[in-house]
Amino acid sequence: MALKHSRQRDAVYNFLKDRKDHPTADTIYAGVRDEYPNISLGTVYRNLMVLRDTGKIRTVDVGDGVIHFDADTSEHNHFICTRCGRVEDLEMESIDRVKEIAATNFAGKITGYSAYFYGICESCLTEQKEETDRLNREQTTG
Amino acid sequence: MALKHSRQRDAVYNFLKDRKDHPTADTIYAGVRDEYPNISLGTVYRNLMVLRDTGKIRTVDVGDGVIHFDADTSEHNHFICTRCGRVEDLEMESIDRVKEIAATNFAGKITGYSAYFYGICESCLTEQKEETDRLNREQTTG
DNA sequence: TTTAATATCGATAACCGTTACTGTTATTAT
DNA sequence: ATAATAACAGTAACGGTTATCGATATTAAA
Repeated sequence: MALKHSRQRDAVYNFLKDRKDHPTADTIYAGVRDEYPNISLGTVYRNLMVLRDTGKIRTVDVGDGVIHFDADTSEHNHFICTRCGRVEDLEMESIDRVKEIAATNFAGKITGYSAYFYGICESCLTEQKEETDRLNREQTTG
Repeated sequence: MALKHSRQRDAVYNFLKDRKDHPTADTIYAGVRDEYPNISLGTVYRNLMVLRDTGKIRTVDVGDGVIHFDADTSEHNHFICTRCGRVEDLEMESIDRVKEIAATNFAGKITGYSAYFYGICESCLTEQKEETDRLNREQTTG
């Protein structure tokens, strides 16, 4: 089953490769339809899996029940905002140190890991602050 | 919607509370049916979610497409064997250190994290070794 | 440059874990 | 005891993902 070239697969990859958010299959499907209006959702899924299996992209499971996709296959972690659901890259120094720490006192062999950090993203923090300020103003003036 | 006591909910929790593997709803359903043959899968799911929402148990998403459940709500990480799918607890010293490292250079607010370590578990390592030894024997004697 | 082989396509049905609905039963408070 | 209602068993619906199928496009060979 040697791979053949396909324009649709290129389109899926090209859509993903410049993105820093981590879209789901649905978003990718909608995006690629701009260029290929007749592409089917199944084709998008199939090619995403092929791209993953060939190491071109990676899947990111953030625990919200849907698969996210990421063209950045380098070793990095993710941050998930519990307020807006946004998934951001999280650059982290001494990423190898974590593996070392985990390997201590473990009898098996650790080949990789993925960490998901949860919290409130910068823009949601700003929104929250603005909301608080507004309520404070209303309370003092009203 | 004040909670009422239910024997089925107790049974679900009791099944889970002494386990160190991290069973899925299916396994829990099968297990509880020993005691309550007429319990329905929906009841199991409903009570698992109630138990989670009340902080009695936690859900563990290891990326295999199904939800795992864990009665150990303390802060700890998990190891997933990529060979047999087993999910084990992974005790890890300086677990807070990881959060500190991640918080560096991040503008948002990190409230928690979960890390999943992948590799080959101890028993699979043993099996692999036995398999290798067997093949070596066959090669030298055949 | 035809021809043959087959990977990929679009369309859609099937799959499967999970959730929601419904009439009935069990638990709790009065 | 009785009333109020949370939880139940059973089952249908839901939604993301995967598999199937005949048609089409890509690649290699003639």
